[in-house]
Amino acid sequence: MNLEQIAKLSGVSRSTVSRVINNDPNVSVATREKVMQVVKRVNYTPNAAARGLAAGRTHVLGLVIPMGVAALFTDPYFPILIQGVSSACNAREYSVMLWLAEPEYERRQIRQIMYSGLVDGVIVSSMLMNDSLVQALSDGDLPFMLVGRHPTDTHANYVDADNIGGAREAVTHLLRLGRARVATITGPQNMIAGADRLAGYQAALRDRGLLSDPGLIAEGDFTEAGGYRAMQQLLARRPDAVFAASDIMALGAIRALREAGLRVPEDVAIVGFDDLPQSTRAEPPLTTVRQPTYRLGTTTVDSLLDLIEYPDSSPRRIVLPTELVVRASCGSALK
Amino acid sequence: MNLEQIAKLSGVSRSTVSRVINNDPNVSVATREKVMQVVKRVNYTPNAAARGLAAGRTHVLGLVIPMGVAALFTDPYFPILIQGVSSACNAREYSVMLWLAEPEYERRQIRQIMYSGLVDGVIVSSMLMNDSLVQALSDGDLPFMLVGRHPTDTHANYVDADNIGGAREAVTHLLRLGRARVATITGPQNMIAGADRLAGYQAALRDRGLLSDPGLIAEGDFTEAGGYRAMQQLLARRPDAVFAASDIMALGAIRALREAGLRVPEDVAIVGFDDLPQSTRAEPPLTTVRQPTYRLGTTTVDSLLDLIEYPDSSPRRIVLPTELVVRASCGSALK
DNA sequence: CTGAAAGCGCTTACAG
DNA sequence: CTGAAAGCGCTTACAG
Repeated sequence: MNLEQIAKLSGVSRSTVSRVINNDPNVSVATREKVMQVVKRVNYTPNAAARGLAAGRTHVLGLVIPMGVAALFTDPYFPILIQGVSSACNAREYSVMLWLAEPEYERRQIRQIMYSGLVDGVIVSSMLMNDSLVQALSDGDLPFMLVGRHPTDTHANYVDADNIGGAREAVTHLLRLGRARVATITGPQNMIAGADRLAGYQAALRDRGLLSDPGLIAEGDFTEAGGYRAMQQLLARRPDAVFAASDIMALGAIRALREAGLRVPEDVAIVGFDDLPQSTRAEPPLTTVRQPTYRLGTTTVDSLLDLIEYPDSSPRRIVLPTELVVRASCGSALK
Repeated sequence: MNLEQIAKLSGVSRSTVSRVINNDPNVSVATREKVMQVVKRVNYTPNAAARGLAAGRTHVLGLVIPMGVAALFTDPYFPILIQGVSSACNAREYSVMLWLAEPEYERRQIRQIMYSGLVDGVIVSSMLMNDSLVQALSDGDLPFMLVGRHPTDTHANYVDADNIGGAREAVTHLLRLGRARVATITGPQNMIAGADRLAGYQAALRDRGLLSDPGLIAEGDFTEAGGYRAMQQLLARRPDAVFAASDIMALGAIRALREAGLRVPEDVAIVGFDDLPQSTRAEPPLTTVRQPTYRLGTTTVDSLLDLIEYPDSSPRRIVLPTELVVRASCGSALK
């Protein structure tokens, strides 16, 4: 079933049917209704390829996510982000094309994303400091949005959670509770979120006029095992509190503390980041920083569609606030 | 940059460039090389919309996943399934269009998936017994594959994990260890996997000539809280073992047992299903049934592409084996 | 092995 | 407000 046939059935031209389909105001009410009736009756849907070819717009958005990140399994971040993106696209009548970036197909994927005309714009959730896709997008002219700010590319548009502010608030909370030796287990420092959460930790110390002690900083890798190992390292420095840059690392840290015979939060207070579902049920329940992952997705879609419509408007840098969720692991109840 | 320009630059016709691009054998080696050189040099990629329109194939596969399932966050099943699908598509030079099915947009999504010509075929990971998309696909003629078998639609092609066999093996294991009162916490019975895992439980009892006691069956909902509540119900019946239809429910069950002062596995042995990352670190580490989620994804893609190429070949019903992973929670070590 | 030409199903100035 | 026509960038018989 195509335009031609709808036209015949409604007794008008193809042009007119097209206008009706596309909500062009230049159609009489009578004609519009006549056509719409036929469209409904035969359950007509315009061919996407023909439409894309003729109009130069596909009404499809690309979403690129790094493959092989361990967090893809263990962490609901990506699933929820995808939900936000998908839901916002649904609401705006867009479809989403998903690319899980695999290094071995990188060149082909970049070509496809940028030059095949499959999508009107693309959302990249890269997290890595240097990413050849982001590089290519910066040099090209396909509208794109980053989820997570970019450290070097200054004219890239992005939506990000306030990782610095969230970490800062978490550490400040520990300091206010009277903890004096607050350590941190960081994420990988080649990930922007990892670097930002460390920056927030340092900012909180600075706020109170404290020096940050390199011995109290251990690098993790956003895994449970990494948090466990980092905590073991830190043990010798006798911290009385730890800010872990992710909940999963916080859980690893708690395991290490328990094995060392230390109590949480009495001996060592813990704050994580992410608010995983399991963090509520942890022993003790984890104090953590919640980020608005779903809204990250919807906001990015809205911004991208806006960018597609008004390409030369001002740069979009949106930072969404995080929220400190206080539970037992930080020892708030004790003070 | 389009075909026309490549043709001009290589001194051949559009037809010939098209043949080169599509690996048509009817091109002389010399011509092919000449054209390929230009293609590489200018980094040409054919326009997907034009291609789709002319050829009637888009080289895009659709993937439909139910939105709003709680498991979408807590369980790595979907992320890993998506990875498998995406990876297989990459390998075959297909792209994937992702639809998270939202009830409120259902009709539009179905129309789009089926009649817009966006995709050459579609993979549906429905899990629900009655699904209007599956219904529509059965009535239509877009090639499709189900992940998870369909109970009623007998001519639907699917790839599934052996839920019945896996559950049966788990329960048989408990019985062999000498457990006499083996209870089960089921998944929702309107989900196929939920129903199948219960069927496997019952089959294992039958294998040994045992009657299944309705009092030893409690329905959960694939959440931790559901497992916890179901276990509390079961407590009164004094089971000495529990097969939980998912790990997350098994973890909830363990929590309930602990609160009741019972030891796992000494008093009550537990086996789960899924092999979540956290199950290794559970206390005690969880015996569970592992399903080949990633391979479910790749296998489905391969079957679908095969189905697209040979539409009238025999029905495809593929069941992939599961694997019992024995850890401490079933008490194997005790016997 | 190669090219000229029709056609895929739309959109969009243009003319009226 | 409506229609005839060109054109989007490919593929694919068809002819040679």
